[in-house]
Amino acid sequence: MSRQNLADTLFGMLRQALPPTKTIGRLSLYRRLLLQLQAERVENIYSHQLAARAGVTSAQVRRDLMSLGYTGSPAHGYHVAEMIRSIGHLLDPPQPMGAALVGLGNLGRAILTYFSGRRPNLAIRAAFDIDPEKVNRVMQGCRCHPLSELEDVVRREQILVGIICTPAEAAQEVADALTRAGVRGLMNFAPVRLTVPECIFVEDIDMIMSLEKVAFYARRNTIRKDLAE
Amino acid sequence: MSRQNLADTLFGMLRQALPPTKTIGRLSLYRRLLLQLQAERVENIYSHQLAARAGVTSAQVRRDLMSLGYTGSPAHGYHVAEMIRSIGHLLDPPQPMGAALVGLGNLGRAILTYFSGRRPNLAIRAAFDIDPEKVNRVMQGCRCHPLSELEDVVRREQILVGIICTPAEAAQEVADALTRAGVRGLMNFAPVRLTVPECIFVEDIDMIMSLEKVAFYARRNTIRKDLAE
DNA sequence: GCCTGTGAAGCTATTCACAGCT
DNA sequence: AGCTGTGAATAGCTTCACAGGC
Repeated sequence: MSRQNLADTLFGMLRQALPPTKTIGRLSLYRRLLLQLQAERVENIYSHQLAARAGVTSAQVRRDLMSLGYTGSPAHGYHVAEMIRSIGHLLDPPQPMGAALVGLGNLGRAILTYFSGRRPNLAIRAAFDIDPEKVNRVMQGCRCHPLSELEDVVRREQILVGIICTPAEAAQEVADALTRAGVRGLMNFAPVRLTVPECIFVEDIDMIMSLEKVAFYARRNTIRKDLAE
Repeated sequence: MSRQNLADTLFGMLRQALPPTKTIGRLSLYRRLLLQLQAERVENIYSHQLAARAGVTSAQVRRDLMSLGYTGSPAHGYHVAEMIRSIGHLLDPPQPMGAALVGLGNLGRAILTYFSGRRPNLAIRAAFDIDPEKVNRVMQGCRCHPLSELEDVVRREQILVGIICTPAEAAQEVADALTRAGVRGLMNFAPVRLTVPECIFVEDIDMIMSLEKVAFYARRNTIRKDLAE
């Protein structure tokens, strides 16, 4: 085996250790569905049942579960509680993890309300805005700091995730500051592509793009379907 | 050629006529970038320049452009204004198209502000909420109706796109009503999978899932990158 | 029978690489 | 030289289909 092939193989093995982003997304979805099922006192579930609720195929569900190491039984399918635990084991941060929200317009406030207290070990710990009106107010148990303190606070609180809800013009600058302060992942709601170092994970949520997509396909009233991207 | 092969081929041709959803999304992105460039008085651009701004490869840009029928020249690349026109030709509805927004919480209001007056021929024409406080108020030039009037108004205004910003519990019911009223595409912000007829295009924007993804990869501080899903 | 786990096949999407143009 | 347009190759993701188990 050549040196290059060896390198490729090793790299492949490393990558295989981390499931692809699509799988991670679906696991998060499965867990939500399982939690509902649990509330309905369902104890066991088959792949095709979960698949139907998630809007995917049963093979997809089984494939996704492979990356958890958790296995079900042909007789009873999967045990709901165990599967939830298993997904949590992969997805949830072992120790509490903080996120910072930048931009407290309508969208920022919506996000804050949406997430507050929902995820264990993952909380929005600090918010930032330039508007002096908003600074120092506390919303959903989260204090709003002036933008100028961003780097200090993020560093001090060891925050790893940044959520950018600013207007497009400010987004890149904010991303730079967050990156300097040590953030490793960004959720970007501003309709711009951010330029960040390779090692930072960026999830763009581009609502303008999504709306144009929906409008386009609504017009053509096509057969296509989309599954949570 | 067997009957089955023929059928497959014809179906393939039909599908080829409509670009895949990912391409549609990127075209929307390219256009935004081109509009910025136009504002900067740039007249021509090469695929690799546009690609850099969009965060994709130049081959990707060229491939995407194939579905427009618009072609550039090796000498000067693409003409910005013409390309914008060409993308608009594909994406923009020829006649004005209406959207309906359901749920005027923080998120709904953010969406309303975000989109108002941005896209030509695509406007949010009606909003709905159950809260009597909000009903009959006008925001961003858009009147808020009581939820009970949803089907009537959507039908009367011939609205084709629905934007669901309700809590999870209400989402399916709202989707059903919108579907009955003739909507062909849905943008769904509620963290549930909707069950709708095949012919309705659904774009799920699942922020909980996205946040969990970002948190996951931030923790592993991986090399992965994501491009606008 | 109907389930899971998974190799293999099939698809889709992206990138390579080069002919052709200026 | 450096670009576009595109067939061919590759990579990535999903589904098929079946062995093995209850």
